[in-house]
Amino acid sequence: MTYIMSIHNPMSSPSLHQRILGDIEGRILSGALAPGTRIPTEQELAAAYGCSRMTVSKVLSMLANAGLVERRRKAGTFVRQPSSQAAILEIHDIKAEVLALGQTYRYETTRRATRHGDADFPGGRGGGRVLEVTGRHFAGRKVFCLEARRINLKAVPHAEAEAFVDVSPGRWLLDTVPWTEAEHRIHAIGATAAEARALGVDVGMPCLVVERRTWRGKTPITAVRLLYPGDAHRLVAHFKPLGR
Amino acid sequence: MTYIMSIHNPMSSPSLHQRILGDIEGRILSGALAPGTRIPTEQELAAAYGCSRMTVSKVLSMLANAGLVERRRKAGTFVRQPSSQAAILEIHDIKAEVLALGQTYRYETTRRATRHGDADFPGGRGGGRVLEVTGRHFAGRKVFCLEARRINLKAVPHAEAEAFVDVSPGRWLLDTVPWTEAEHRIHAIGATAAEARALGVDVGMPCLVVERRTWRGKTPITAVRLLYPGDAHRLVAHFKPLGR
DNA sequence: AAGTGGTCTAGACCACATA
DNA sequence: ATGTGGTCTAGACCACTTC
Repeated sequence: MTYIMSIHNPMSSPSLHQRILGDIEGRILSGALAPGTRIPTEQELAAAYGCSRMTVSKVLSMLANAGLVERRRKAGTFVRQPSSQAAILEIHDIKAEVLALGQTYRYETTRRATRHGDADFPGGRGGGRVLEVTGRHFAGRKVFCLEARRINLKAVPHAEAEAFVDVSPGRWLLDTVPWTEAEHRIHAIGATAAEARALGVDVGMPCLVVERRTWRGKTPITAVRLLYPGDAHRLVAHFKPLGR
Repeated sequence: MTYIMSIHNPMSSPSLHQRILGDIEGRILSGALAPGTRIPTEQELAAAYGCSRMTVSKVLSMLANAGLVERRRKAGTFVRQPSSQAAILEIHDIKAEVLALGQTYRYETTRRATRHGDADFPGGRGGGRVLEVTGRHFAGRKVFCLEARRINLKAVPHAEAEAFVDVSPGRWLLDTVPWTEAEHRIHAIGATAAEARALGVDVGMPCLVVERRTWRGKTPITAVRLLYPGDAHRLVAHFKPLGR
């Protein structure tokens, strides 16, 4: 594995450790650094990037704090399994969640269309074209959750070439597009007739609605609405606010 | 305002910046440093704590990252308003939430008892005594949410002296006891007969259940179950995973 | 025993926002 | 113009853990 030394250009506004952070983060999120892979030591990275050890140490600490890597003395720094990438990501990968329950996982797309963005999301008014995908996630024979997603084609143009027949757009985006910001809105509703039919439950069944929007910088990437039958699902989030 | 210089004792296991972090964090959470207060400059803090500027800089960065303080060049570092203390705290202070909706807030305790801890929480098996408090949060004349809380009296002994008549135990704990870790479990249920009666809604109404446990280090502090009528409430959480 | 991360220092220069 | 945070360095010592 080679590490391209980044040329120190004082004119480039992002700070040195931010550029290094973005570099390594990109390698992890893109899969170039697979889970379990050992990352070079701080000394090696400092030499590769031509900076001091403290700078790469800061970067690796941030990555560890975000849950992307795990650090062990004497052993080294390792890319973590995506299942526990971060507190937020715990509720991101539905496939991993279903498999963790010991059930078989399947995804199917039920609708796929492109249209022009509305005043809402992504992109605000006058936003470009938007890909809309709805689908169902199965755990065994039961529907685990319904997904309705909009993807900003301006930010992710190559999404248009994806059919999403058996890979969910959520998984595909996670693997493809790094994001820097996310917002969750969570509430409870009773299933409408159509939702109940799609989920295979009774009308009025209490359901959990998770609406998530993600950005890369200030660019909206995607918005998704996930509908879970309430009795079959619990969201779990673990927080260590100050990164201790 | 005086800043006690902490004596550098190499035997104390927590690192220097962790002790400084805990110190300043405690002053903020306890209210000794009120929102809006300006914190001394990095140079002054370094001199006060007898350490290098980098060390206090790291601490202040962590506090800023957690949303407890705001830093502005040339102006200084200021304690932030608690309303936006952190992504997690957004869903912590129910009173602020209700007031933000422009409604009047009221809390009433409906039950208060002490008993011995069970095998669950806090403290695991053989845990000490536990204070149980249930109550209702009102927004105007409507019930905003039901609260059922257990407090580990071993960790927070002075909770026993609190009557919690018009201050909610959640608010009281936030003001009194710093926590370092929290876990949320969120799901949807239909209101039972008793819950529907207490909330003033129909039986079976979809409701959001938020169960939160908090720790200080490895010591369990409190566990709470909040029940919101689903149509009246949305949890919102905003994330910037890498603290950029 | 040795290698790794964890921490800390005493400086330095810079960007930026305010006074 | 000046004071503040933001960043970076080139070292150093230590703790931990696995080799």
